[in-house]
Amino acid sequence: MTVERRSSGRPRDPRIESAALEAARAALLDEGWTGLSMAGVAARAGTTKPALYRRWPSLPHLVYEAAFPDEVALEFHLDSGDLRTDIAGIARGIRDLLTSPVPAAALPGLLAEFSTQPELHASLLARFADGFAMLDERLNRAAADGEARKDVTAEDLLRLAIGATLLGVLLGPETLDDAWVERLAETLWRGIAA
Amino acid sequence: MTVERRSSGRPRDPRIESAALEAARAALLDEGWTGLSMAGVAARAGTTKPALYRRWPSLPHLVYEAAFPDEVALEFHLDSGDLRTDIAGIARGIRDLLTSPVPAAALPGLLAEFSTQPELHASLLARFADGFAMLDERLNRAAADGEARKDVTAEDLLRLAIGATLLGVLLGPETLDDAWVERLAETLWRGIAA
DNA sequence: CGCCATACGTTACGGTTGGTATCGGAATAG
DNA sequence: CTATTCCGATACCAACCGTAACGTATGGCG
Repeated sequence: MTVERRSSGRPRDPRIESAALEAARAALLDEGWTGLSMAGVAARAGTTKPALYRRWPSLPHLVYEAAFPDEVALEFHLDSGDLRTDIAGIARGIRDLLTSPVPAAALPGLLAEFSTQPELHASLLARFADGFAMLDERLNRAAADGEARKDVTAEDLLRLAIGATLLGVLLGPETLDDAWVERLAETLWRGIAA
Repeated sequence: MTVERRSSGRPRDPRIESAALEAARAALLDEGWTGLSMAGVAARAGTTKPALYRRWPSLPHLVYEAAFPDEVALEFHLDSGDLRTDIAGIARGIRDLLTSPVPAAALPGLLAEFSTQPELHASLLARFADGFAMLDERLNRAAADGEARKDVTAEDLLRLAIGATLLGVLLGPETLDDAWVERLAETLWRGIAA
């Protein structure tokens, strides 16, 4: 997401980047998406708009990187040996990721940007790529063991889990408690079982 | 959504309301959510901003009513006698509603507004209320007949179907073809079966 | 018929934002 | 020492939102 780095010249102050991301997270938490502005984030970070525009092409890009930094990946634990348990783990991981305060605050606005900024959209999808591949492999194993239908794809299953969770985040995250996760996992597991 | 109507004084020109809604739909289609503006819609409708602000409190309210007019309700056909068929009908109805061009263009932006405009959010939910009640009754019947688990709620099932469809709309409506609807229905049906 | 309330179009305003430009000065590579 | 790029500061433009005037039109009600 960061703009390409030139070789010569005065190097960028690395503290500005982290300060801006942290400022964006803080602003997101106590002003919400609508209260965000480039000038506001810059002031919070102790710098100025031009410095931010040198690093991110627009406010949504900055917010995206602040809310979904590279380190935040969706880590599945698909080694319990029990398909039902693994699916519950997936559902819980998605719920935990999407309902944590900063992503939950950023998501509604970011989703609106995705329709006009394909790069952001692609970037977030890539964040799920690892989990996607792991789940795909897990489903193949389950199909081979006769635990799951052969025509169930990781894409379809993930879309169900992510979509249901996303809708919950948009309409009221308080309903996404552990009992909901368990009900979701139960339905998904039964839904894909052979 | 329309502002309360006074009794005396010059009556509102009813043509402005319909012209504005139609203009909003047209603007939505060929400029997208980000290209919308109150002045643009007013110009397209052959009127002016103050006339629009007399009718809707903000642009999102106008767009919401344009994209999801009162007449557009989610009609389920839950009388096929076969639970599997009924669920497929639900999935198809949701897909058809959310992927039609105007709602698909309006949804990303509207979703972002929902987080700060609870009334819009509540209004859209009410649009699903009828279908929700019908499905609830249908699930009770299925549970009584031993076709469905007793602990499956209409809310959970609808959230899965709507969420998966919504995610598809946000990420690329072209994947939501009839085959996808069938796969979704199959998984949901198996997921809730007793 | 006349009054009053409200609508209408037109125009303009204040405030906010996004994003760019310009400037002198500072830091680094070669 | 020079070229290059960054820095903060400030200014700037265009667009937009929402509101406020105006003078005028149009209806209900007494």
